[in-house]
Amino acid sequence: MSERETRTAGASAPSAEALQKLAGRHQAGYRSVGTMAYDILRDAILDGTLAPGQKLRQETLAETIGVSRLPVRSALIQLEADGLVEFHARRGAVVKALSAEQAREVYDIRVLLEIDALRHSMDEMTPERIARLRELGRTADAEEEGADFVDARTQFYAELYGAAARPVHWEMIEQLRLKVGRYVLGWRLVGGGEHGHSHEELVAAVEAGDADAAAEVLRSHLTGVRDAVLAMLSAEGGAAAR
Amino acid sequence: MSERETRTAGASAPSAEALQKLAGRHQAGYRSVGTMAYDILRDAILDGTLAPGQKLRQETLAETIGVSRLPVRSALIQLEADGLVEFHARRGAVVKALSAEQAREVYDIRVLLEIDALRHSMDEMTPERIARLRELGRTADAEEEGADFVDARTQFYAELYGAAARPVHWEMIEQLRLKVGRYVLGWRLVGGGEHGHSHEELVAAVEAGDADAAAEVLRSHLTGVRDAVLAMLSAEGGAAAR
DNA sequence: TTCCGAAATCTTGGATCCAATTTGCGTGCC
DNA sequence: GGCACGCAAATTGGATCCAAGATTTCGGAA
Repeated sequence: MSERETRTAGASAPSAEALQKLAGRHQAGYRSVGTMAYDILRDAILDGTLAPGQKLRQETLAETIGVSRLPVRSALIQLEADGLVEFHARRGAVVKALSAEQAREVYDIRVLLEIDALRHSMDEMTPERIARLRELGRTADAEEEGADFVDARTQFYAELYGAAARPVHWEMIEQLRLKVGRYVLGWRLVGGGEHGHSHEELVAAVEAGDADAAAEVLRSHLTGVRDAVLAMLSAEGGAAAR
Repeated sequence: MSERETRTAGASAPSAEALQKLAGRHQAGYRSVGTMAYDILRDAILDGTLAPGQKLRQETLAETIGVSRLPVRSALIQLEADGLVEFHARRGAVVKALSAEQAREVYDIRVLLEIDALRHSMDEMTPERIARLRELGRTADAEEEGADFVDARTQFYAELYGAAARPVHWEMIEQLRLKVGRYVLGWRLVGGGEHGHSHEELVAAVEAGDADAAAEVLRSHLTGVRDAVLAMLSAEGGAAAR
């Protein structure tokens, strides 16, 4: 039952098992099946289960995660808006790849936006928020696996940038982080994590009220990650950048 | 046929005629009905046909623009991703309003992003692009009505910022412009257009190669529009900002 | 043997149909 | 007379069904 399927299922079969495992983690009580499908597919793209260039057949995805094609279509539309998948007219959807140039753009803009967000946020900093930041940074460093790793760090930066006070600004930052999330994950698996201490370093600068120092820590962290991502994308060659 | 309908159709009837007119302009050959519905509804929100706070009943919209409910749902999902509408679980969708604080955020970020885009673009400026900019600026100034007015200006800025060379950067800028597009339109209708000359002023600075001057023109233009939008939002009070 | 064309199959996109949930109204009780 | 509970109607969300288009394969001809 598995020797002939290789040809039939083409590029979509290899991820079936892993995708089902992801679907299992999301089986909890969702209000709508569409949002569940969105979360499953988004996580699948972020952790590499659905690789860039992968062709996304609606029916295959639908029966893999156990729903109809309709919520899958809803999810794909949302993912297209996020820039994670790409629709080719009547020819279906594929997981969008980020070129090296686009990744560089993302990090250039992130430096701009995140430093600005940090400065705004530091104007409204409180001891309570500092304490909360330390706590979130610790749990973020503790998390190791795919999607949870991203979630924990997201919470840290949401607090750091004052997401609640500047929702639009934070929304933009999140979109950019989403675009490069999978490459950071891939890089982390390959290159190891010597960046773990930047959380504490950042919090220390914020606590000291030194905006320039905090901005510099942030900038060097982002450019460091950027260079690592770019190196990985160059190493993989045109395959992922197609 | 119009005296009793006011109560029956509630908040959605007043826009029916105008919406149908918009639908007529988009009746051209679309590949998918979903994208057509998206364009129609997006334009309707941008030009105020669908006002902020407006409740969007899927069936009403569907029969007004002459399609089924399914492509309307697709369009609404996309519009939610754009931040133009808001889904309330099982209770339907409404046109999202922008608070004054959020509008301020949008313009703050736009200053950051657009000045940076302009500087990058000026590094790759050519006489051909200058000429094209002049042409686009002229046609943009000529356009007066709703959606076309936005389109023409979008083309101008796409060329100014080198959208082709920096697609991610441009995508971010477009998202932000989309969020405030309707308020600019509203402000323009109210306040008149003393901002028309900024196109030529901008092109002149770009042609001279003076990045700082061009950035300053852009910044003052954006902050000027921002203040006008904020004034309008404050004047309307909590109605639009709810 | 290779290239072009046509037909068949597969896949996306749309419409109608059905179920589930929410909201509004009416009635009954306190 | 007011509030609460329950029922009914309407609207959203999901599934199955149908049509349109694209791709691939097979066959024929050069």
